[in-house]
Amino acid sequence: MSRLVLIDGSSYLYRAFHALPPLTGPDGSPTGALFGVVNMLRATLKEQPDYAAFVVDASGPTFRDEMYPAYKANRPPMPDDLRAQIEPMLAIVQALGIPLLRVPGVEADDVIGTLALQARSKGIPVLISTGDKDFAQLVRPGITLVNTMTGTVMDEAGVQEKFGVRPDQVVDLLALMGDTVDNVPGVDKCGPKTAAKWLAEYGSLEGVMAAAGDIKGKIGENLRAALDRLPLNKRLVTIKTDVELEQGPEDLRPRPRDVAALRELYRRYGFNAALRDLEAGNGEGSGRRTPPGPSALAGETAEAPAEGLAAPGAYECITDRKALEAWLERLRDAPLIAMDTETDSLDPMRARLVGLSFAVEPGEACYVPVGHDYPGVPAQLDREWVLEALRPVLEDPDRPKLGQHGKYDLHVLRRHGVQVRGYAEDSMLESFVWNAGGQRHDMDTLAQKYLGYQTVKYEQVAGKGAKQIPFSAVSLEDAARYAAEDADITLRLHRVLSEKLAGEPRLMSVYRDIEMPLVPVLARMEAKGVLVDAEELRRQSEDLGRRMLAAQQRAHEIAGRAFNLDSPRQLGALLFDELKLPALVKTPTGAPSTNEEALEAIADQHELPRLVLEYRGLAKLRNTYTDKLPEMVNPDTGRVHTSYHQAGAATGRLSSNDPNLQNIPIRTEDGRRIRTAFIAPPGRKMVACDYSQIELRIMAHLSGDEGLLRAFESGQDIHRATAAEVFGLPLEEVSADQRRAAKAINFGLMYGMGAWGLARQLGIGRGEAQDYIALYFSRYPGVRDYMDRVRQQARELGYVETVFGRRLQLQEIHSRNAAQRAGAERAAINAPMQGTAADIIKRAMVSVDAWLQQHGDRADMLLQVHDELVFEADADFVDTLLAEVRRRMAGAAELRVPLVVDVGVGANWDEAH
DNA sequence: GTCGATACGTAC
DNA sequence: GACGTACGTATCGACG
Repeated sequence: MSRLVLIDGSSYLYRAFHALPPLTGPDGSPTGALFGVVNMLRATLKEQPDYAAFVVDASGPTFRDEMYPAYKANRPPMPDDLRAQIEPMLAIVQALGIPLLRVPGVEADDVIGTLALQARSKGIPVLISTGDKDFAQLVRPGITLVNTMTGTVMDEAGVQEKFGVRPDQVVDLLALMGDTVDNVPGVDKCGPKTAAKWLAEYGSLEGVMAAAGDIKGKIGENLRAALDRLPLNKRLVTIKTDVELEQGPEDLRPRPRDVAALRELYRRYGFNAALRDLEAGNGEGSGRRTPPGPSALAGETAEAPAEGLAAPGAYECITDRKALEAWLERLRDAPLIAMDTETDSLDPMRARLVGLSFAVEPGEACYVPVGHDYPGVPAQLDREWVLEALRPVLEDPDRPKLGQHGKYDLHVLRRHGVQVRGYAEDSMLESFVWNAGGQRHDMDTLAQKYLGYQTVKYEQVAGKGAKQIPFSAVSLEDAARYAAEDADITLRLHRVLSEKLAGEPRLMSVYRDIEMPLVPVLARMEAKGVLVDAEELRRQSEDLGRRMLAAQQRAHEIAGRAFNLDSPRQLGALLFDELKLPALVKTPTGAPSTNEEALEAIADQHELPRLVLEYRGLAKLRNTYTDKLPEMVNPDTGRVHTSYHQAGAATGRLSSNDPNLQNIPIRTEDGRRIRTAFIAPPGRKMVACDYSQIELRIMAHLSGDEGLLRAFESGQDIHRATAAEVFGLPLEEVSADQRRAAKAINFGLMYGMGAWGLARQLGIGRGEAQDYIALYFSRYPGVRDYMDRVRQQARELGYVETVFGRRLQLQEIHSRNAAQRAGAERAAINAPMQGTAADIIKRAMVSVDAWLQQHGDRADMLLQVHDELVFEADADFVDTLLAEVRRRMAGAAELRVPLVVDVGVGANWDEAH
């Protein structure tokens, strides 16, 4: 049957450019993108389509620019290295005999759309080869999409599955979502999920617009704000299918290739594999080994296009000793080993090793299964034997290793008896340091962003939800495809990201001198865990439970009926509808809030609000802490092992989860009691060391404000000193209220708070709050100048940075939305202080750990809570520890103010404060 | 049963 | 809308 293949040349050129390492030809000219495209074309031709066209954008404006002058205004200019590859690409396309189309005034998309519909009307099946999701709107019987980079084929069912809408709804979906790359703003906060939901409900864009008044919440407001531009969006994203063309589908027969011209071109650009095939007289792409990935075209198993793009590479599944030894040889010779482990659990403290993968060159990776277990599983190498064989490499500090979130793999291997040394690079942390604004740093996201590559998802091999199977039950074939890709992609990501970091010495230093050395330190803290008195917590749970029940019964009594105290909605209905109490606070969606502030405000008018507050406080402690922590005790170690997320907070802070040990209560009596359950074992003590007012000290340092610096140098209570300065009083005459106000200002400023917030915080009028702030700035003019400088820098550079050079990108600093922009400005104010504090304590941790490592088992670092480090130490070692930790924490940075460290010792965490 | 959004509250 | 950074629990409605 005849068939038309339409190739979206621009899309592949861009993707290949970003996906492949910056290769160069024999003469040094850039060839990376060219290489990818050529391999893709050779694979396509091997399928011998009857009709084909390579479509690229012509230069000059199109009808879309006339419709919307800002169209694609965000696009950075084409990199020179890419521009240089266009002419060679077109020459190769010509030599291969593929018809080339460039039509001025429209985009390549429109040419493809028109040809696709023409062919379909003549009964010619059409395959559109592209990496651009917008083409999903053209899918219908007879028109299919294929992405040779990811090997995915998309028909109508595929569109429905991927986008959740029918192909004819895709333009509506795209109009709602907008397209940041093309500078077409959609509905704010409306992604594919929300857009698909609306379209499912209202059928079309017009239906959604008509129903805009009924859509609740902030997203509804965003929709209403965007109504005006949606029709234009739709016209912009709609691919034209009625362009006047000189050629019809039947004019697009491939010509015979020009062997002499190809030989010359391949030779010039150093495409040796292609040249070999050409000289061997093979059809394009033949003679290569079968890749493990899905096929590029038509669903049958295609051959790998040389070292190319369509398939991820040559992946080997190792099940015999000889093969492993051959790979060991490669690992020993490699300058850097990309590695990854596969296990049966996400919990690194429980996970059992199922397999390991390695890569040393992009596109070449192996998977060593050691724990697959399903009926009919082929023979695998013995786990112990494999680990013994790998041990010399993995434990050698002089053989650098690379991973993606390698802390996890370090844990797994340690628990299987291998102490990894020389863990030198981590692509997750490279990405985090390179761009800590907003996005996630998981491999799938990074592969998409930096390589333009869609990885095989875990769900694709192991399923999800109830149907998920452990990785040990995944077939060796699927596992090898997935796992080897992980190592391969990690290596490719590292090549891209390390290059970027190399051009920014300060960022490189954050990565090299702070983040990477911290990895094994965190791993040790997590592995050690903290001892928790589960019995004590159970007793507290019982006590809390009794008091909750009493509060609940009393609340139901007063209400005159039973209701769910845990349901804000039911509570709101009772308080504000039935009892007619005033609703003084609104939630972000506009509903009356029942939060603490709202209830406090009406607590003098009715008994119920106070009881609800009582109940809430008790329920929080029990549900979140006293009930849960005992469940988190690891049966093997008898301790609780949190995980620290090193790329979690955009400012550079760590975060803690499973369980979160960075938000254990301290402010209330009942809450603090939970800390008594964090204990030291017999013969040991808990030791807590925290930085005193570190962020305010950093504000003094960064602003250089004389008054603030003096206040810290005096060594006085900083809030009292601030109050004395602001109110023009001697220290001893500062009243409690004045100190409270000064404290609120000190903290509020660091968070970018305005008069409105301060007034609310202090329960005073807005005018009075504004006066306080003005007074503060008049006494500390350096602080105001600093804040102005930071906002300025954020606007000019799009990022702010810490003392050590860590950057936070602030995408929304130029948002058209005033609230978003204001939010970004507040983040800009806060990030240098919060981030510098994070840098400092991270440096301190590395330093303290290095010292602890020299002292065997006398003490262990257990926890980090942003400005505090918690240790467990032999009782007779406590004094030594205190002196050294103080010294190293205080010495972790040289600022214009001293860093002061407060310490405490006790039998439990509460006493250590 | 699972998932995502919303509300709330804990820490620094 | 109004104070920065996190994580966890409960409810509730949608979905299969």
